[in-house]
Amino acid sequence: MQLKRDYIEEVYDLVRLIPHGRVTTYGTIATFLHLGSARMVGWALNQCHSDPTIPAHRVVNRKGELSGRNHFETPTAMQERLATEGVVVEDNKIQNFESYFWQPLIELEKW
DNA sequence: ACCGTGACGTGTC
DNA sequence: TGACACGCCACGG
Repeated sequence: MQLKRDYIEEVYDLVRLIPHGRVTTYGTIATFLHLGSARMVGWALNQCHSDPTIPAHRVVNRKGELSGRNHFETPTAMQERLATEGVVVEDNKIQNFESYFWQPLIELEKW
């Protein structure tokens, strides 16, 4: 169990592990890190202020919607980055979301 | 200490 | 399906 004050860095480190062209959700990250609330993931990412080492555009809500797009440099930056990686976004929602979805070995975590 | 505010998610109707 | 309430929890005022 990690110390709570370090959870922001844990979120950042995990987000950095998301492969190019893949995406995951706030809830998935919260569950994996035992944060207890997906809101904390969103809050943590809000603190990174477009840190170029954190691929925050690969984190979306459970429905595959770009709920964080307004927190990027421009409202379209998130979609543009995803498009660059081959992820198709339409009307602020990832198309064929399941095929891009990635999760950090959550089955092993149940051991 | 209390309260409002979220880049959220689940349950219910 | 979609809207809504509610639980969640850190933070700022």
